[in-house]
Amino acid sequence: MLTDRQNKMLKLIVSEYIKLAKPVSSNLICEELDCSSATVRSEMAVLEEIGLLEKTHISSGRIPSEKGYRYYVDNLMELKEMNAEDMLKLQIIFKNQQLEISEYLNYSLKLIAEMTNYTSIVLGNTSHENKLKKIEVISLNENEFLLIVITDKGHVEHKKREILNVSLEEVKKTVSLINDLISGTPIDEVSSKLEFEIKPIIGRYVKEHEIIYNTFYQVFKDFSSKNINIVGKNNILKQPEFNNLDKVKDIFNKLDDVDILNKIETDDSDINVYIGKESNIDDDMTVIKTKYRTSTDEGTIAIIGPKRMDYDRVVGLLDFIKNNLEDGTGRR
Amino acid sequence: MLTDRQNKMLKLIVSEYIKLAKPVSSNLICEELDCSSATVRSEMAVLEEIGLLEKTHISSGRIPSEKGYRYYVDNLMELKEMNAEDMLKLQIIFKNQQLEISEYLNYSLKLIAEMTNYTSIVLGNTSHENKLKKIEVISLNENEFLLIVITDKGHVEHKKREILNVSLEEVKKTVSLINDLISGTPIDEVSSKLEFEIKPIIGRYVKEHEIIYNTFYQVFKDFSSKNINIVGKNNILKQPEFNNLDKVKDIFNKLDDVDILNKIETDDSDINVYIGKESNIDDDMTVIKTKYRTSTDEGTIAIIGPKRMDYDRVVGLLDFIKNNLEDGTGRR
DNA sequence: CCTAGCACTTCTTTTATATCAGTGCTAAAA
DNA sequence: TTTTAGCACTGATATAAAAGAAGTGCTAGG
Repeated sequence: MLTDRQNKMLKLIVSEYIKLAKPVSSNLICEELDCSSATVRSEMAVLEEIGLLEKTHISSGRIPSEKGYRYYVDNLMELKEMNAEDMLKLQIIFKNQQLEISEYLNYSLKLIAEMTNYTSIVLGNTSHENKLKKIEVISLNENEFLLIVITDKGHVEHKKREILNVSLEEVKKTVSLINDLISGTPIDEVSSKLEFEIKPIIGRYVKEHEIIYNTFYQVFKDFSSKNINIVGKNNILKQPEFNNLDKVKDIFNKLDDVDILNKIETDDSDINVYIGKESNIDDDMTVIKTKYRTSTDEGTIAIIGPKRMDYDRVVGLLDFIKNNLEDGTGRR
Repeated sequence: MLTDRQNKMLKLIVSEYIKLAKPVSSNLICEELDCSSATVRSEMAVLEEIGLLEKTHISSGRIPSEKGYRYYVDNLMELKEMNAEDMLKLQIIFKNQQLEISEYLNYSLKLIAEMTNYTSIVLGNTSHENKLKKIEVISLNENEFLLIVITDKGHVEHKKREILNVSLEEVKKTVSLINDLISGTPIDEVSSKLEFEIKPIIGRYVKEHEIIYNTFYQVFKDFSSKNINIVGKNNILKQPEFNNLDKVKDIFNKLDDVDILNKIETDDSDINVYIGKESNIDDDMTVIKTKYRTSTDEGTIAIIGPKRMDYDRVVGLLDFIKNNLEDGTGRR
């Protein structure tokens, strides 16, 4: 248990370090704490002993340790009112009543990336969580068809396919067979159901069944397994802790790695803060994320920035978006 | 007019520099040229005089100047047979008969980025080049509709919209009005035609015309004006000439700037090489690009890399893709 | 016209030196 | 017991000097 002064001090050090990105010296904060720098130093030594502060070298000022950030986030951070400017800008997006959820998400997270200079990520549904609701087909011209796949969670994807020597009638027949027989199947199992349940049947009913089967097989095989959208990657280059090319290289590669990003997905619908090592991306980065859930859709949104991140602000922003999405305030 | 030996020498210097990324010394190439390093040095001095070579400092080896690269590309480069491995990998993509053009493009340019460690770009159509062919509407549930916009060049886009208190019938009526009256209109003019030609009419025929009009207006207002796809941006970090954070920052920002990328678009259907300053991106970068044109689609594909780029190989790769797309070899 | 040889230049790396910011500790003051 | 002033000490940073490496230009002779 920390004393009042220790709490106040840790809070000061975290916020100063967030602001200036330089180790915080005893001199810098002794005024605020109303005591001499020597007193601050001995108190700092105590906090370092506990493991909440660190030094970059023996005679440097202090920076928060991972545990220190954790303590700050869990105990010291106060969720102040979102700043008016941030609020205003975001509201412009949510005031628009005509967008679909993915658009609200993408616009607002893009805006956040710009405002904060961090990086934001929207993770859509995984294909095994989406079930086939129905397929539609639209004829574009003699040989080209537009196949539209709609899932139960409202995810829609379209693919144009060329099918030679096959009439629209036959394609439509196949489509309605699929809709009747395998709607409700998780997307990533559709391919195999096509093979074992549909193929034998259309073999009897449809003339050019081989061609049609192949086309549909392909469409579902390629169904984008995950909808990942990253905005503001370049902002990483703005942070002083990443002025090192090797580090940047590593982080950029991780942000391109779908598998690593998928791990970001969270079960929890609270706003979660993963600091440093916990982030699984880089020891100097923090990931703040939350799950949103609407009647038709769910997914994860995340903000990635340096460990030295403006925690209060980001948590506030994510919270705002999550709430606006979920109760549709301003949308209806 | 250069002598044979000068040509041979310039070619050697360019290819050595491309390989090693270090200024080429007289010693390194005197064996190949079958003369002493002193002879090479005096010949180098001549080529420098002409402006084809440069030094990085007074006692350094030589590197090609921009003019030197230009001369190399225009006169010395020989389009050797594409290497077997590259060819094989690309053919796997084009052998697949089921894809649509954008998929062939994206897959093959992604592959090229991986193989070469450069960055590739696909520029789709601009909205003023696309004309509205037709709209389709699919009902998802009571209040949600899927609006599908199809252009004459085969570009397709879908948007989900929520429209309250309006029946599918009314939406369909509006859709068929739009299809009858303004198909053929360039996409970026549709919004205004909607306002002046459609709005007055549906005002009479359709009950909730205000809501429907707003929805369609929004859909076309947001119609993605340009389809830009960049792959392999991180490869820039691998090139030794870009081991400088400020430079990387600048380049990454430019690659995010839609306006600058749009300038990459070319009129010419040949393969064009833009070296250094000509690239408009960075003095140390080269852009190699070409336009492809099929019966239904056209656009520009480009590879971006260091000035010290493997010109022969990239030109070969782009040529292969362009040809495969255009005559549909392997696709039918 | 070509080439061996050598002085010369610049870059790179290493070593040394000075300055600065900020700590830890001690002993005295509160 | 807690706080504070004072000071020696440490590591980071910047600048300078010195040594070594790479490669050129030039000259004189083949």
